[in-house]
Amino acid sequence: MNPINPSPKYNPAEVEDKWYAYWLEKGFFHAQHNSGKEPFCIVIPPPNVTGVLHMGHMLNNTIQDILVRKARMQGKEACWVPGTDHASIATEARVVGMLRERGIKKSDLSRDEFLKYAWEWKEKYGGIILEQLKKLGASCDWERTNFTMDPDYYKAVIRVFVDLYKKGYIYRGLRMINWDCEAKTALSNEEVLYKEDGERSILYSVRYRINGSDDEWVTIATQRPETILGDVAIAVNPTDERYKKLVGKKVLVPFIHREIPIITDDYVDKAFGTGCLKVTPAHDVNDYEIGLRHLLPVIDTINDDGTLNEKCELPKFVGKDRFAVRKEIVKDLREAGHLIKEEEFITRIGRSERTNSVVEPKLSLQWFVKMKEISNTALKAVENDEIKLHPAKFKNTYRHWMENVRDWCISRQLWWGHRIPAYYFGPGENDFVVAETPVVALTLASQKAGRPLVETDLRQDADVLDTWASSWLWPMQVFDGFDNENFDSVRGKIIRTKNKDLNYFYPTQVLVTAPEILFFWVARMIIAGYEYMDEKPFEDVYLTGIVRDKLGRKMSKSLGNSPDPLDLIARYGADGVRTGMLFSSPAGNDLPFDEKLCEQGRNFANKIWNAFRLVKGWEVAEGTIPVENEIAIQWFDSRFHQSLEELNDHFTKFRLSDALLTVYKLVWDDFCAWYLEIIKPEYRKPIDGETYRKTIHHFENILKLLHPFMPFITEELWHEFYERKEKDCIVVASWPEEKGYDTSVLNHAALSFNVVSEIRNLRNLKGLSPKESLTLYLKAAETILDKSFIAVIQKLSNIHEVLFTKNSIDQAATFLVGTTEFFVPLAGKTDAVKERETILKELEYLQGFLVSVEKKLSNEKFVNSAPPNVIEMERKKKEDAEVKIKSLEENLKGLP
RNA sequence: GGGGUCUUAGCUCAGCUGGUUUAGAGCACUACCUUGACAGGGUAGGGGUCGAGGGUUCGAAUCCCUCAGAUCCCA
Repeated sequence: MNPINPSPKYNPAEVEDKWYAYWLEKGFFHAQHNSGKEPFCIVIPPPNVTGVLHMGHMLNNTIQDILVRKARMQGKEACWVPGTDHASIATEARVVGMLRERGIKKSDLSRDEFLKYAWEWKEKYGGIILEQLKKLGASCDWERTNFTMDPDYYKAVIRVFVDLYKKGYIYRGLRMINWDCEAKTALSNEEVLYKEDGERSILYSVRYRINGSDDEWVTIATQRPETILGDVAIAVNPTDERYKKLVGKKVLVPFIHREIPIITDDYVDKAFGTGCLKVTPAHDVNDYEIGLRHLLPVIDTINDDGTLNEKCELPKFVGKDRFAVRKEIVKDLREAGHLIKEEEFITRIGRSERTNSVVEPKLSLQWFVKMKEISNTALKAVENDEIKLHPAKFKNTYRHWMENVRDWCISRQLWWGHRIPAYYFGPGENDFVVAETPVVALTLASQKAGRPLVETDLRQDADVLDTWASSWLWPMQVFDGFDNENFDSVRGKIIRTKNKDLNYFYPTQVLVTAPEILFFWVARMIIAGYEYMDEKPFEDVYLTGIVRDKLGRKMSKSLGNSPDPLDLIARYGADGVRTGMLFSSPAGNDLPFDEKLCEQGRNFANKIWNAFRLVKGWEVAEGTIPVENEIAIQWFDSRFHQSLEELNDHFTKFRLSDALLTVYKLVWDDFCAWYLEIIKPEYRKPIDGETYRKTIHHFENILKLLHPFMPFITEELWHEFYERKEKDCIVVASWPEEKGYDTSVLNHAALSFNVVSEIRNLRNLKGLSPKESLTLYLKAAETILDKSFIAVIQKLSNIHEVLFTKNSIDQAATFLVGTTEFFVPLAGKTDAVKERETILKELEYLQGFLVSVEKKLSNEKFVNSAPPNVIEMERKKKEDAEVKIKSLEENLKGLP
């Protein structure tokens, strides 16, 4: 062996950082609008600015990197735009937590003071995640890094709010929201958590006296007796015979004797509780809707902090917490004879993700985006495949959501985020203006108020915008789409031709993201894209699965079941982890993560490494090329192009696991197990120059196909074969062109390899050493295989002589490949009993098979109605089976 | 409660508009081999009545219905 041959184990740690730095230094990841090439752009789903890399990011970003690297090699101007999201709720919660640890309460700080802390926090931890992505090999254009609260981005978000307001899409309205009484903030639905098995609660049956009667009662069931002071009606199902005669009568709310009607509503479930529902519009979503239907008043008895207010009409409860009041009022109800029954039951209780306090449904003035009209085009775009979802099954989900889209509540009671540009100048409901700057607001407000106002007369809305109300602009604003020069504020459109980057890169090609944010983010980006660019933001959406642990749980920090990605990279190499994740992640399916996959990835890298060591270790001597090498080179060329075609096809269909598997098999099976074994010179013998050069050429081609998946090892090996020029790197090498392949060579090779397998199998069965040379007979015409393939068979299965025969050979082991019979004479080594067993077993299978085929063919209906090619195929099957059976039977006769 | 998706070998999945063998792959498993690129290797093998039950059809893993289970989204 050549003395320069390095370690039999590939060491990723030694090469990864080196190459990443080199790629950056040469600027390979930077893309420009004037390259003259076809653009290929992906915008990253921006991770939370203060987040750290988890397994979901690993999968998601590996996929993006694979797509970007392949496009770059295909000669496209590949641009992967990175960045981070300010993630208002998550980040604010972390800052609040950090301050709490330092003994500082948010409520003691002014808005500006709090934001100062928040920015400090962001500066300290922001962007860690982007550094981690570099370890993975992510080939992002770092010069284009964006943050959703960068000054320009901030402006864009505000500009869009103002624009949508002007267009009439934004309005202010009452809405039942999820309220966190502890954090005193509204929560989005996804921030409300429910315990999996529900929680224990008590269902109280409370009776209300019918007005005007002495002892006539209606009994309702409730879990929240403290809200009865806000009751405005009792509802029953209209089909409920039990209560028909009571409808229209009035009852009295206990203690406060408010007179409320008994009404009917379909919502009421006859079977639940008593079948009578108390209606409290201020404190329950469904009750609120019933209230709307029946024009009932709303009596809000609970304050922002969860205490009761004076509207409950009972001074003893005012200022007391809702749960304390529940206890007291239950006691009072019991004593007053109103409480009929208490029973435990399991129910779903919503709790705040942040504070774990029970979520209070609360009516509140919020800002909304009207969604129906603005989302029409976005619905159609996916319907008619203008934007393709992968896998397509998500089209149904998307359609259903878009057809039933609800208005989007975009205000959040937080400080970290884009502050809503609404300015109030008076006490009236409409005493406000919406403007991009306080200066403009002042002018507008003065006009609206009809009197000159000064700056101090204006009060800006305290709330910030939902995070998605900034990230939905991502594909446009990462290219500064909303800058002054590009944005036509009269029409409310981006003038794309004024912005070269945007004009060139938009629409982007692929978006890679998780299905759970299909609506929150993907759909809204589509909506915004059509609204401002009159064009989709991306061509294809690849939806990844959720990375789960072995127990099927989502990997999360709180569960502590997620391995540390950087630790995995340290142990298996970035290439190993990348391929490991991809081995088992078909689009749209969850990925049950197992470290064994990374191990498999690492083993693959090692296999490639050792193939390199083998080739690199050969001494080269010019001389004639052996026939088997010649055919092997030819065969591998065909096999390579066949795989390339398959690989490209998988890529266009976004079947990346399959794509990886195609390359994996090409490398492991075809290149290492067959090709290298055929051309491998005898121990310590040199290889001929022609074979050596062609082999390196094949190797280089293989490395190219591997590069998107395994960027580091391929770059390392790329430079091991030759001294290369400064910018001759595989990261920018050209992706191989498809060309035809010789199917006849492929077929002959397949036949030869089958024969080799059969002989190896034979050796296994007979306990013959691979070193023992054998003779092979073919009962076939000599034209069946040409000499070079016979040489291949001889070399790979240690056959010293191949002979053609017209008759069966006695005292020989036999096998079939296709319909051709092969014999290996084994005088004295055959075991007639075993032989018979083997043949009988195969005969049994073939006869069973034949019966099933014959059954089909003898079915008149089948012969009459099946298409001719199908019938022809069945006939062929039958013939083949018969030929095989015949020859097996003959062999059986030949046995002693 | 409404809607979606899924159920194929021990595990993870292919199987596209029904018909190329009596269902494939990777991993795992079993046996054997191995001083000569790689034991993180090689060769071979075992393993599934395609969730259950109906139906359509000459023919169903594939289309339709019912049921069961898993999972996600919306309320």
